Amino acid sequence: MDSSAAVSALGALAHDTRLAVFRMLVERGPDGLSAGVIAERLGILPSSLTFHIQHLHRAGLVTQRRVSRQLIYAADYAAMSGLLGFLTENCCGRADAAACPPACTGT
Amino acid sequence: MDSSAAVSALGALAHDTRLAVFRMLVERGPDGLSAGVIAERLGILPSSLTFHIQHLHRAGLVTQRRVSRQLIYAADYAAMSGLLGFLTENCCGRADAAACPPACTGT
DNA sequence: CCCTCCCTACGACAATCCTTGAAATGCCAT
DNA sequence: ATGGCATTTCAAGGATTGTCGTAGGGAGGG
Repeated sequence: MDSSAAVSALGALAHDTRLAVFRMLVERGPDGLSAGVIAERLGILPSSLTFHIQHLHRAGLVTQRRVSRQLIYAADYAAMSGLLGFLTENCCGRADAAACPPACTGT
Repeated sequence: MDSSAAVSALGALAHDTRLAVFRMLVERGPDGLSAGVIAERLGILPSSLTFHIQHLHRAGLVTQRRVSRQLIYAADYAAMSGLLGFLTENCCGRADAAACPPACTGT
C-alpha cells in the first residue's frame, strides 16, 4: 500500500454513507450483501448507493460478484489490513510507539 | 472515537498534502515542527499550509503550541491511536479476524 | 516606538463531490 | 420472445473543497 492508494482508501471511507456501508459489509462477513438490501437498510436511493459503493470498489475496499440478477458486495479484508498497516507505520513506525496502545505496540 | 469523529479524521488524512504533513509530524515526534518549516519542506504556500493543517487540527490529529513567534505543530498520537482502534473494530471486531494480520490479531 | 518576521484570515475563482430522477442494461421466468 | 426485477448509467443542480494572492495581527530586535 503506497501513499496514493492510502489517500484513495481514506477518501473512500471519509463519508458517512460510505463508512456505514463498509461497516455493514464488515459486520456481515464474506457472504456480503446485495446492493438492494444495503440501499434499503440505509434508506438511500439505489443510484446513490451505486455512486458510493463504486467509490469503495475503485479504492479496492470491497469486492463485487454477481449472483443471478443481484450484485453482491463484500468487504475486502486484505485491503483493509493493508490500510491499517500503512497507518500503523505512520503512527508508530518512527516516533515513540509507546504512545500508540493496542493496535500498534503489539504487546 | 465515534463514527462522525472517524469520518472527520479520515477526511483530514484523505489528501496528499495533509497526509504528507501528518507523516512528517509523526516522523518528527513530540518536538513537532513550525508552520514555516513544514510549508518550506513541502513547497507549498504558507496560506495553503494553514488551510490544511487547520483541517488536521479541527479533526484533532495535531496539536498546536506557540514558541516565541513560531507556531509548532505536532502529531497527536492518542488521536491516531483512537482512529486505529476504531478502524480495527470495523475490520476485525465482527467477522473472521484471521483475515486481518499484524495490527489486528494481536498474536 | 517602530520595523521586521512568522503566520493566519479573507475573498475570489476553479474544481470536485454529492444528490436526485429518469432512462438504459443485464438477467431470469413465463 | 415478452415481461419484470435488480442495478447501473446519465445528466443537471447545488454544495463543498482546494488554490492563490493579499491584507491583517502578534511577537522580538533595534
